[in-house]
Amino acid sequence: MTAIKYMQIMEDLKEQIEMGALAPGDMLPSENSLSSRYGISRMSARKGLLLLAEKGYIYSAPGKGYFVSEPTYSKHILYFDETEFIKRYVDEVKLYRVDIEPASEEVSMELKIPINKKVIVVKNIFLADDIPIAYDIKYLPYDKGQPIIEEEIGYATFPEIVTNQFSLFSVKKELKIWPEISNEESNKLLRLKDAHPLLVIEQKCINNDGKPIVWGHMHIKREYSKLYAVSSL
Amino acid sequence: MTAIKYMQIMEDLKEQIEMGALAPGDMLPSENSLSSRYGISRMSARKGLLLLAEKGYIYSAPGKGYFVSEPTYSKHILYFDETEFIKRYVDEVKLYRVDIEPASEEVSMELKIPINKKVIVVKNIFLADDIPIAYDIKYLPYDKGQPIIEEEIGYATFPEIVTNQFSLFSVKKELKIWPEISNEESNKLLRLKDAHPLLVIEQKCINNDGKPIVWGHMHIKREYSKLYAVSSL
DNA sequence: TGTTTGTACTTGTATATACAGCATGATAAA
DNA sequence: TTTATCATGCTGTATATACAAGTACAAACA
Repeated sequence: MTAIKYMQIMEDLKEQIEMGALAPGDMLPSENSLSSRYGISRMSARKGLLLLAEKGYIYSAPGKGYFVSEPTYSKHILYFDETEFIKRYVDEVKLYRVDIEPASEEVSMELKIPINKKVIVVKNIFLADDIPIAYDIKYLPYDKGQPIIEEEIGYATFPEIVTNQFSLFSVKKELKIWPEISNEESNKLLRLKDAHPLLVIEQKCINNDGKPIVWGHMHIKREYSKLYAVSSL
Repeated sequence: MTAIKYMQIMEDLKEQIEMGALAPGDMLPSENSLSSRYGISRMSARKGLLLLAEKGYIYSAPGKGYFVSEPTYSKHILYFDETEFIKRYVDEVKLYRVDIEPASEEVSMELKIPINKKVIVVKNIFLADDIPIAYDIKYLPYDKGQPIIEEEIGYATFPEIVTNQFSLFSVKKELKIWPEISNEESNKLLRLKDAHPLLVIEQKCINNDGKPIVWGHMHIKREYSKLYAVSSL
């Protein structure tokens, strides 16, 4: 019942696709045919089709027409952000250690810097009601750019670290996620006695030119580590 | 160096945003001003702006103008799909059990059906080199629609189950993810002796009208459960 | 037979115009 | 002073037109 004409086109076609009247691979009516059928201009019909294409329902092939997409089902939108995590659960972020160390093989690979090159290592512990619920370790290259004050780094989240030097718009972030059982180190940092399930979230921020800016991983107690994601087509 | 004019607009503005010349909250030049400055029509300038808005860099406020977005940093695209998981690791999917049971409190809540109403319970074990690497449990309401043959259900992934009754386009999927330590049941199903880290991925498929179609969870051994996600702005 | 050409259809780009609707600040009226 | 009105600039929608470029197929040619 939308008064807006291209929305009408969009919804009509979407309904046909959802109902199965138009199956994946099927060709849709052309812009011109929709235009004359609905008594609207070609551009309005086109906009309706383009909207549907944006949403992933259909795709266009120049010179051929519009076709119903093959639905994927594998793409989801995952919401995870240190800032959000902190706002939700954490009362206090405690700076545990700041060190300058030579890069290990793993760190040098992740940050794409020579082995043994100096890196800043920051360890934070996240507390809720004075009880540790997570900790994280961040590695930053220590050479380029301005010298960094320890205190600033200590409490900084990934976005904050990055915005010191770059525009957030030019930065990508990659996540890796896996389960783990607490080991000696994590038992100590999280004040655990027995084996406890942890979720590890590895984060890497990469600049426009492909250079890693920060790399690190966060170890979160099971009770605070449920992630949510929804399909995005 | 694009010959296409609205692409030129888009890239020029995008560069200014990435460089920081235009900061979050700043107003962009209006459609008309871009139009006259570049010597192009308003519609072409507009299309450049709309492209940038689609990507999330800017947003428009009717009657006011276009503004640079506040970069979130919390949205990521996560790729997970049973089908992909199976193709990657699994040699054989073994149907472990199919039962018809009254819905427990949890199941009735998740599937939004009355408690004790009959549900189909399907348990599968995923094998690689004859070694179990994961198992999953699926719950389906048992009343509506056509009767389902056990063998079909047994090997069906979530998308397959859903497409039997619905169009994939009309279905949403929600994921929840958390770590766990193997318990008695999982030790038995996965042939483990000691405590082992598992990743649990809960999946729920929901129809257009909000009715859950399938609900279940997959328990994956640590070695096969690394998830990847990338920021999507 | 095999190749080329032409034609008709498709989407993609670009422009010009018009009006509706929102936001804001200046102006006029109460 | 306070309130109402208006003008202006903004985005949103809709239309008409034009040409470029890709695709498919039939007709004409060698």
